[in-house]
Amino acid sequence: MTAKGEHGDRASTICRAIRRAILERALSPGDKLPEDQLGERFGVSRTIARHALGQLASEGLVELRRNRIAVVATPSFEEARDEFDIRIELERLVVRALCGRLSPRQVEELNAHTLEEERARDGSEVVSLRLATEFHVRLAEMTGKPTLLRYVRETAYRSCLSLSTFGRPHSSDCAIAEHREVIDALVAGDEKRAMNVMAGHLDQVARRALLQAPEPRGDLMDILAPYAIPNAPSPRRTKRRT
Amino acid sequence: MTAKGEHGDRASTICRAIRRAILERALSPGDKLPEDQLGERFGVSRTIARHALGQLASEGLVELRRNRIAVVATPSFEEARDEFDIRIELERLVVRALCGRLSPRQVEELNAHTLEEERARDGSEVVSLRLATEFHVRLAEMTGKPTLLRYVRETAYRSCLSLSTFGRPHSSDCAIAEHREVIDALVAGDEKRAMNVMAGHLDQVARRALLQAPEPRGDLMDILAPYAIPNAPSPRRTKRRT
DNA sequence: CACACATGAACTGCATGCACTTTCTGTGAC
DNA sequence: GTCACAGAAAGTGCATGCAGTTCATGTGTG
Repeated sequence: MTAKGEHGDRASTICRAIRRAILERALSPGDKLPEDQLGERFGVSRTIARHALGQLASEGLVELRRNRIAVVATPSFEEARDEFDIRIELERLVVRALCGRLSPRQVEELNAHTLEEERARDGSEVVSLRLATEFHVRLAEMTGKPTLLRYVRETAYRSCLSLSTFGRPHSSDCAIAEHREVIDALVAGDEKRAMNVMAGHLDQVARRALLQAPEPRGDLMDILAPYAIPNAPSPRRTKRRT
Repeated sequence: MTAKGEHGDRASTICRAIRRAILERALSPGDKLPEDQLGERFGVSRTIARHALGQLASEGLVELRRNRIAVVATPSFEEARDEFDIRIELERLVVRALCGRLSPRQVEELNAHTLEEERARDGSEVVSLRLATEFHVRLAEMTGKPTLLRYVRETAYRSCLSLSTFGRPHSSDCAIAEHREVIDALVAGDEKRAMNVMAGHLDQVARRALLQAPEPRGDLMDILAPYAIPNAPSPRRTKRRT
């Protein structure tokens, strides 16, 4: 069981922190992650920070280029779309594995989760997005299948990253209802329906976010035009550290 | 300025070597991979070897336990079965992406590959297995989708590992025919057929290898019985290093 | 003869240091 | 004022050393 193997591993602590920061959009694509500052912040040496960055890179959340500062990954539109295709198939496997096999305790936990999502609906959008993502990861955990969990987790987190770039505001209303529907189908043991509901849900999420290619982006100069006005606000917040 | 040739990360050189060794069964599940010996063998420090092992661990090919020597992963039977389920869906995505979109050059390359498989049919089984696996990886590469490639590669390699443990002798005859059939369907642009052929092929591979749970393994003593005969050959080759 | 135990070898976990590369900044030429 | 460029500052790539853990071998005891 991979889940509880609390290695006390300090590298994975850093990984978790960064993953969560990405999930909550505290970190955005392109943000720099210098290994020494990272190490300093977490009270470990660069060696550990470096290891963590390597791990995150292998998950596709961070980009490593030789001799350059690591940055949060910037998925392209095509990658985002492909990611969702993969994710849909993976999560169909998840519900197939879980269908009719959830313990009462697990059902209870999932219901509690949707309640929390409900509660967060009017709160910060960031929390909604995190909870929505965690719902999918929790499901994958329940399968007890390590590889499936790993892939679902990775694609889910990366989807989140893509949404940072391409997503319009996340409308959580229907998402919560869809989560409930998934639970219903799972409890009912209706495999076909569960798989369809899940696939439909993810397709909806993708559509809401990635309906079409990012603005054609005709000419760089046109994009910059509005910013040419003297007192306009700065186009992008300045890059932060760590 | 350093020689440009060595841009190729030295860690990934080690990774490739180990992956290939696994593919060719030079390394079997459970084999030890001490980082210092690894480093020595490849002319690098433990730091690099360690990094490589971390990478391989994240791919599921190596198991890392704290304070213990890294070992080649030992997938359980259930994991192997689950792995194939995932792999089937992933490779369905691969053929869907490629269907009717292969360039003549790519078709040429795939045909050449099956020819090579044909040629290797009577040779070492190890080579057949490697070629068969590489066929699937080549297909995934042709999609140009990085995540899909990564997951297909990982599951393919791990399948190979599972086969080391559970597989009966690999009968490559039908596998080659099935590969050809996949190419045919892709060229014909028949998406449904291509996906079905690929899924069927992988299902066959899984069935041939994992038809049922590993021998019930009734009693350890029974298993050892044949080896109790004085002059019998050693039950398992002794563990090597590196 | 079997078995518990102690002792040293082997190995990992991690920090640190040095060499090299990239990035930033300030200075001088035009 | 602008551009080019040199030098400093910041950062990465990697090896190595030390401390702590695990593993293996041999020794003594019942």
